[in-house]
Amino acid sequence: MQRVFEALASVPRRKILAYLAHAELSAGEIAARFEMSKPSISQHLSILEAAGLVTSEKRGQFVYYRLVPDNLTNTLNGFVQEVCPVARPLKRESKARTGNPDAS
Amino acid sequence: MQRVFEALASVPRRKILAYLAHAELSAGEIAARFEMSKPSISQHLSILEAAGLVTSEKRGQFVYYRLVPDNLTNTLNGFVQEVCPVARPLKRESKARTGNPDAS
DNA sequence: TCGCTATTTAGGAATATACCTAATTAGCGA
DNA sequence: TCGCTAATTAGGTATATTCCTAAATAGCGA
Repeated sequence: MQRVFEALASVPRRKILAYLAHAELSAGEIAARFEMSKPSISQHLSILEAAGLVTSEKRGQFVYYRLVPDNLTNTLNGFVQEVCPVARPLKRESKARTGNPDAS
Repeated sequence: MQRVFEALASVPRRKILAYLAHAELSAGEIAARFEMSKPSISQHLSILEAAGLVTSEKRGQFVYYRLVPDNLTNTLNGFVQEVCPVARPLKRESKARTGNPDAS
């Protein structure tokens, strides 16, 4: 959990996650989207991987990275549940008389 | 958004948010729950406040802090929607796998 | 007013983070 | 094998973060 929040506390790392949300990409393809050296991107990728937010797979000369969405959503959801339990918003919600069933 | 994620990337600050989830507390009451100097807690509180995650109100000698749950949930939700759009988790809904645990 | 409590501000030291360049490792294909 | 590309590791520097103690600010009540 600590690793996840530390990983997210960086603009380039969140940007990498956003790129990987749309497609699997090689380290080089990721680096090409930033004005930053490849070693720096490699370091960011290793931080994201240590946090369990992405996984990598080597195929030939290339290392492909992709998202692990479960860890991200589970971690953030677990945290939000602790700090802003569902019970509270739900109570407020019942004030509105529109019977809207889907509030997630 | 950057400030929110930076604020969350700290164990003591997340702990403060968890305390404030249950009750409004004065700066001193918060500090009493940590083995850390009051100035350090004060600094953490100012970081949380700058991120819009808590607000403070001075009443007499005391400064009371409370949560601003909307900013927290809106920021995290906005981020999760960008990286893990709802459409994707719903598709693999039947999988139901467990993520890895980590200390907070 | 004075003394006391609550809190923040100021200043400083230790540690961590984020970059960079240079060097290394690994795979591909002639 | 050699030469080339992809990626990471190693080493170093600048900056940011996190903690501390000491000092300042502000309110309360005698």
